[in-house]
Amino acid sequence: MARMGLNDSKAGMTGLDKQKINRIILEATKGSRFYNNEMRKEKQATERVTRLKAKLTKITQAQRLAALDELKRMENQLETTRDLSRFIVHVDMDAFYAAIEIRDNPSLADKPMAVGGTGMMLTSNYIARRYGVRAAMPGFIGKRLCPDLVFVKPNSAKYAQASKEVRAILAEYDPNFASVSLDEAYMDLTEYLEGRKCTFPSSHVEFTVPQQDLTEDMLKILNEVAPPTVDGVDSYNNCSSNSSIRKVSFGHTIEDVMREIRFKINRKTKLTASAGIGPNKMLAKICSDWKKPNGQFKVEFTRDKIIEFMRQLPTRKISGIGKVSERLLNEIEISNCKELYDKRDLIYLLFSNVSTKFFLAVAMGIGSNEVSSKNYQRKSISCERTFGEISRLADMLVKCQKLCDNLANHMKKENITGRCLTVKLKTVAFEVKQRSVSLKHHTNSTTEMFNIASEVIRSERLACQPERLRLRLMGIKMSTLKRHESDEKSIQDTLTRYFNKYDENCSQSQSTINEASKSFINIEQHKLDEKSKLDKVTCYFSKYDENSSQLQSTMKEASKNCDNMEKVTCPVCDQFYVYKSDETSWLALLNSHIDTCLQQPETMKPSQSHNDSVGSSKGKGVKRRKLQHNRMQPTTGNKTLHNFWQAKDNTHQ
DNA sequence: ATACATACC
DNA sequence: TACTGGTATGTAT
Repeated sequence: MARMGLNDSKAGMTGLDKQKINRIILEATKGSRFYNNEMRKEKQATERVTRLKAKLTKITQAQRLAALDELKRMENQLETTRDLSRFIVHVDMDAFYAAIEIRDNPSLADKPMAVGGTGMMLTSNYIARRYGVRAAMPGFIGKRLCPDLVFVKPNSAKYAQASKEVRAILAEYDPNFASVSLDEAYMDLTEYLEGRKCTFPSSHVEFTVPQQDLTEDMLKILNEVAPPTVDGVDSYNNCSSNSSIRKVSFGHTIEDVMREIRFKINRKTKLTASAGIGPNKMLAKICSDWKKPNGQFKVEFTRDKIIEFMRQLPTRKISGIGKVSERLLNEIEISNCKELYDKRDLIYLLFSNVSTKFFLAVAMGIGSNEVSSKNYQRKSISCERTFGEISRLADMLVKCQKLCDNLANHMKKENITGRCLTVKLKTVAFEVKQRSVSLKHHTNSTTEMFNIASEVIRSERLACQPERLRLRLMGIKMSTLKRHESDEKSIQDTLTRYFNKYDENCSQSQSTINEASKSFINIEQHKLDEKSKLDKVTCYFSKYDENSSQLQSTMKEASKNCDNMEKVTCPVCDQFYVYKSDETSWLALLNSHIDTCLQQPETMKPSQSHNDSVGSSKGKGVKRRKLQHNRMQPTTGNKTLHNFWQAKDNTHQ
């Protein structure tokens, strides 16, 4: 229940009718598949709480004392990492997408509006927020909360442009600033401030502001705390039309500099930013939320003041403590950071070491002040899509193909390959399944990824038989990444060229679907019993092995442009289709054939007991079989058809 | 190592 | 007409 409610943890949520909002949200969503899934997850979280409480009752006084003893060591260690010497800033654009749309269409300014659609809203303006309309809320609920809500379609190119303008300003102050997203960044202003103080006042800069630019937003920045140095011709309230220039300048304190940055952002983009200033990223982030929108806040840079600041802070305000952690903490009567510290012995006894250290550091106001992303290397890359329900294999393979295509393109652009492939499937009941496969080699080839991903999909479809696998989302992720320098030539280059050439064919293959079933030739009838048919993992498209000697030979073949025959196996009826290797419509043919095949009466499909679909402890018919790696041997006499699992299994045995 | 959950924007 | 997409990391087995 709690998870359906309004998320009011962020700023600007005071004084609205939370009860009414929650009632409307509940009414809008109750009984839906999404809602039911939320209830399932809620139950899961409750189980976790139950386990936690059970653990809690077993804790003895002696254990708590021992814990405090160990915690003292941890605390001392953490204290040595406290660093108050750096000026870390978190800059956060206010209602970024919404603000951009309002800027470009001022008629929206006085209306509740959201960027997004009935499916999902990306952000909303502050008027809409008064109704409880929030980012990451589906639009149709927003519409119920606020019938006058106006939707604006997202225009990401515009947001990227605005973001670029903001980043250019940030870079003037810290060339190593780190973006979190389009609308958020961390900066380390320590060096900049030193320079500015040394050269002040010679570095003193005067800005001229045209009178028409002195908007409320701008005035708020200029009037914050103490008015800035102003050599204006007239006062803010008293502008005449011919004295149209105002001169402003900023001092050399961190707060002055931040006002200057926000001033520049507003002058350049007409958007407002909020900022938080602290000795580390955690504190800076909390502070940027403090005076939102169009405001800034600095926590005092002393240990005592920081601890005092943290004590009153609700745990949910900390980046990293979300809905579930908040709830778990609430169960042991921790809702703010004072309690978090006071009950640290319980934390120690109930949570993992990693979590304990995190919570303790939070309570002490200690965090990382490392901003530069110079050494950043991504750990995974993925692509996922939601769509209308599909359950036919053919439809799934088409989605899979597109995802792999897309992902491969991204990977090639970044010049990376990956060794672990994960397929993500979300059923129409919003259940998420993830299946990952470690490859023997790194790859970024569409076809190679597609081969593996499609096997996983096939296997998952079989695993839930006799029920149909009904999907609303599919995703492909690659991890265990390797970066390739541009000078790393030879094999990799040849490889990539070959893959690229090959991928083109695959993309083309999606274009036409012809009457494929007829073309399907029953070369030989498989005499497999039902069980082995079930367990079989068919690799129906595999031009090359993952073992390089075969790859080399395949590449030679490809360069000769020979017209080898290739073989596709239908996963439903086990018939083969034989085609020429230069034929591009194999996938379309297969898809179409499978369609036909699946529409046949059940006679061909393996049967499976229905019993374990109910009462399994995990429930939801998850009754998945493990992928059976080595069952399907390559058909003798056809060296191009083989099992991709083999390479992997050999390494494990 | 894999699956699943949580969190962030 | 209707609950995202991308990435990182923690928890559990």
